[in-house]
Amino acid sequence: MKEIPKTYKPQEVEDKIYQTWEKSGYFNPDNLPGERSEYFSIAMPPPNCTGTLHTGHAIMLAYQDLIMRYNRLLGKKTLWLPGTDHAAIATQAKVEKILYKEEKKTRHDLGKGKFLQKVVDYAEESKNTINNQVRKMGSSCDWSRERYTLDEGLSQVVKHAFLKMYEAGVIYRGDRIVNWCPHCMSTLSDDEVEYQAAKGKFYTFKYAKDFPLLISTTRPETKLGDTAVAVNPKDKRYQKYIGQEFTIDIGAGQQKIKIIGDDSVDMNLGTGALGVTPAHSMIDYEMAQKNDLSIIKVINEDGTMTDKAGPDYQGLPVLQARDKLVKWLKDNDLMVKQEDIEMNLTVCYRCGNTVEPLPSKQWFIDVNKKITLKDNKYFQNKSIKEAALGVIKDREIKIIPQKFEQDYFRWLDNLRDWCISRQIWFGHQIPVWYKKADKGINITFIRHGESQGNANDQASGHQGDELTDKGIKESQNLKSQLADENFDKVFSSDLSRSVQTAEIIFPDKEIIQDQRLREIDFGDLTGKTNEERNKYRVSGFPNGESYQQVRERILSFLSDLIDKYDGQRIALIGHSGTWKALEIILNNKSFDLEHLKIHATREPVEYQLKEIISVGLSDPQGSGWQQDEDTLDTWFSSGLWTFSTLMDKDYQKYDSWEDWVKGSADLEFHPTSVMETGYDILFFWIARMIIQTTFMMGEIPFEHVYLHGLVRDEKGRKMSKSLGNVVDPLDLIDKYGTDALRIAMITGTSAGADTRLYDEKVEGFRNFVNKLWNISRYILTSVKDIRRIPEKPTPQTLADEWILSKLDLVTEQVSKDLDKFNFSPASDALRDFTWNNLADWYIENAKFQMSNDKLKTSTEEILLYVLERLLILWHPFIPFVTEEIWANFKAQELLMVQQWPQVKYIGQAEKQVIESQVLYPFWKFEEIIMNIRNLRAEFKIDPGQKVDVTIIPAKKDNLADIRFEELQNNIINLAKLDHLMIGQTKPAGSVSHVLEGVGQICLHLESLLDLEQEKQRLQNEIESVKKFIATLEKKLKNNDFKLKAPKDIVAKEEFKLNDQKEKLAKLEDQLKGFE
RNA sequence: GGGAACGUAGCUCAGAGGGAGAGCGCCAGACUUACAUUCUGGAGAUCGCAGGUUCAAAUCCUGCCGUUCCCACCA
Repeated sequence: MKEIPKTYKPQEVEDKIYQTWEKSGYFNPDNLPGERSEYFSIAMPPPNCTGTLHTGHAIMLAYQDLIMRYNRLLGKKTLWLPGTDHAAIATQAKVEKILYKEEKKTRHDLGKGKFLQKVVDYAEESKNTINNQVRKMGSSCDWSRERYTLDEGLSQVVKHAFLKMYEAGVIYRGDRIVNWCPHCMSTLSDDEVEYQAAKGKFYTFKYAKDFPLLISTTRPETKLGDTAVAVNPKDKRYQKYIGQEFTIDIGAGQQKIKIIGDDSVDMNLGTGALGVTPAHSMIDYEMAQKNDLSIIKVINEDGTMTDKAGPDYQGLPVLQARDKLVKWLKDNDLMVKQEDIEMNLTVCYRCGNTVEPLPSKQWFIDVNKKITLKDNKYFQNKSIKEAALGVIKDREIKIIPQKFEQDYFRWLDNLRDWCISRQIWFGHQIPVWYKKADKGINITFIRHGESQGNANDQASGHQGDELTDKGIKESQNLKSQLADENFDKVFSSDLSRSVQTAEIIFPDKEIIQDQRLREIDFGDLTGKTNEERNKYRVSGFPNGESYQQVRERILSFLSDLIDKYDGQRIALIGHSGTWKALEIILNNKSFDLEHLKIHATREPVEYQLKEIISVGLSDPQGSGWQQDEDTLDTWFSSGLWTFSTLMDKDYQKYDSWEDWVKGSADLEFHPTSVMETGYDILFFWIARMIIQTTFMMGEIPFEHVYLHGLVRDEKGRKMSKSLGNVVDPLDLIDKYGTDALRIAMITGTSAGADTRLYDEKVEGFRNFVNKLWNISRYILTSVKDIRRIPEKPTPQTLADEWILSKLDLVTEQVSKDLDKFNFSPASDALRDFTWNNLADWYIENAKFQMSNDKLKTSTEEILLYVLERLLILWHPFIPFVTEEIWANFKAQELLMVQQWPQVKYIGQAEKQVIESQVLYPFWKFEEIIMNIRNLRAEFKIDPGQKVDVTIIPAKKDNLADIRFEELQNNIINLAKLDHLMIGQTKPAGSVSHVLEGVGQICLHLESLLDLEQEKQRLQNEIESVKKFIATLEKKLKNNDFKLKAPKDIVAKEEFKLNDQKEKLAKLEDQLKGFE
């Protein structure tokens, strides 16, 4: 027999067990044994590659591994896909910090190339550290599928996503007010801005002596960029000024201030007049849009004042500029008052520095534009907002706990266009290329005259198709219309109807034919009517072209134009398709059906070509292209995480996004089953995944979202370095073992509720783990043949039946709880069973049964059976210790791929039978023993001393169901008795307890030490019983109660009353005995 | 300013209409042959406060007090 140590030492076995698991290959769903038809998957929220594992990671890993292991045991094909996130800003900032600390250099000192290399090295190192720590937690994730947001395949998905959204017109480039962090030197999305309470000064002043209104501000320096004062149109004080314009000079030179009326102005706040600074406030910007105000940018990206702020201020940091202007206002008698106020500072969530709103040209995701996508049920004339709302409203995705749904809805309600470009170096470079025409090219596009095809509503595409008479006439008209225009060059599509038109309009010019200007190739739809073609317009024509392809060739054509004909005037004769592509390239139209189904007019259209933009998967053809320097918001790539990680790594094999999706076998695991993460990234991440996945895949990213709370310290505070209360999960693992840490984080908390973590809590669970270990130690060392595990054990005693019933019940409950994501109740129930039922009662009892030859074998079998099941039930919570015990038990197979016990369906009737024939009798048995122990303690009977006990049953045969013979023997063992007997009267010289529903337990005493104490106790008990009887009687005398309460409740109360009366009689008898 | 959650034993939390629960801590006792990371017994609660609904309220409703969180935002 194997030697099993007295104490479980997690430190000595955990790494070894993890290696065994990893080597087994079972983390990979493809290697799992047995038939597994049901898929189950979780995409692990990728930890940032910035350093090490913290408690936030530990808790998510604990939950997810629990969910994964449970579902694996249930026989599902389980994939848990691990990975890391490049965390653009966070990582870059960290490396910049290190760089400055170690070498006193900035990233600019190093240059982009060298700096990025450093970041990549750092990220690589962190990744390894993190991955090993993820292993430490026992995570059963499939390392063979590990991904990284910056790896090649994922970067390719990012490009596809950008392209697809761009083509749908969802991604656009715009000049707007953005949140700018002067420290990170980058834009931030609205969600990356935080508010911090701070003390500030509230200044009230006039722009000039003769200015009629007072205004107030906390940021005087921005007033250098004011272009208006807004008042509420209902405000009687100021109505008369609305529409007037003033010129002031507070240092920025001549500054025009218009008085405007706006309903959003609060009459009661400050002076009721608001200085409008369109360039440095989101709200003011919106006001400026409405009122057509000019926008003056007075603050620079580096946090200093611009030249527009005037020579006195240019170059000053904002705070200095503020002081200077305040002084100037005072000196000039314009300052009216200065108050101290509590205000909110807008700060960067990464670095904590003040965020400056300022105007900038950036890339945005339009959240309100209604779009239609092929094969996508979420986007049928729906905006991103609407689609993201729908999946939660329709409960297609269920958020647990549900209360977060309303947070989500509110977030969507307030959602503005999402700024996705970042001015940092580390990340996915925006897949956009620009090519500039220095002088600019003037292009006049002319659509060919009506052709036979046009006349018949038949698409000719690349086929020959002659002009009709009408078409010829149209062209002749154009000839005279354009007679005075001077074109340097004339280009035409090489298709006959276009060449024909060109030759009519420009008979004297050289017509340069270029097939890139052709109509779209309709492929199989050639010759079909417009109506038939329409449904293919967005997706592309079978065996023909898509508009994306047309755009590519036109773009290539335009690129050549820039190279060769910059500064010239060009006429361009082509087709409706040519025009559509030109509109897309030069007028920011998107590929939606609305645009694509419009035909070009036969009127000339003029374009100014200054810059062309190419959005795509790779560098565009031709020279002179420059890729956008900016990178994408890190959440843009993590929003793709659930499916980008499942895409076939060999992406070069596929020509299109659709093919790639079709060819990626692992997408069987998508939508993922559960997304488990902290509620703090509901908006950052969960919402983004929903947006991007519905858009790209036409699928939800996950079916359930389980949000756990944040880990806090024992006082409920957030962990932070400055407070010095950061708990390192790895320290706790070293001290108490991974299992103890895992269960400590899961037990005693519910979804969405914060968890407190501290040593004592983990220690308690370490003790429990050791308890389980010793339960197994006892069973495995005292059972003769541990291989003899019965399919179905045969109970011989009440205790046997009791423990098996309890096991069934706890199995049922744990399964139900886990199915409903109720983790804590599940572990509570299991712990209760393990310690309070199995260890404290059954095993103690089994020791006796084992010494009885008749019961030995069956008891052993039951012990083995219970242990086997118990290990499986516990495994998802505490995988290491259970696997280690399993190895002592059944060395040849791994616990992690066993089968979860079937829940034996117990019907209501059967449950009642078990309740009355097994659980209730055993409860009486427990009560008797506990009362004997209590009496012994009360009368200070030496633990070693044996005594006689007489039980007077409450009713005749009351002890029959607890099988008195068994009880008698067991009690001797459990309570140190000489003899247990049933009697009718209380023996002389005994003390007793009256147990409701059971009887009177009388302990024979040689001599009673403290008579007074016992009398007092009896009196107290009599008092409380009387009180209880009084309330019961009151209740039962109440007619309303008898009338309105359910019958079984009334019967129960009546039964209680009788019971209590009996008890009272016995207690009073007893008291008399003492007097 | 808007919204949400939570106030139950000294601490951390269960319970969600029918006689107040667990773990830790505390007190007393015990080396009992799986485990002192253990075992046995005990003390400890006006279920935040005030109303209401109900035969019956810790549990449902209203108000108040307190704590925490989220969102908007202060011109």
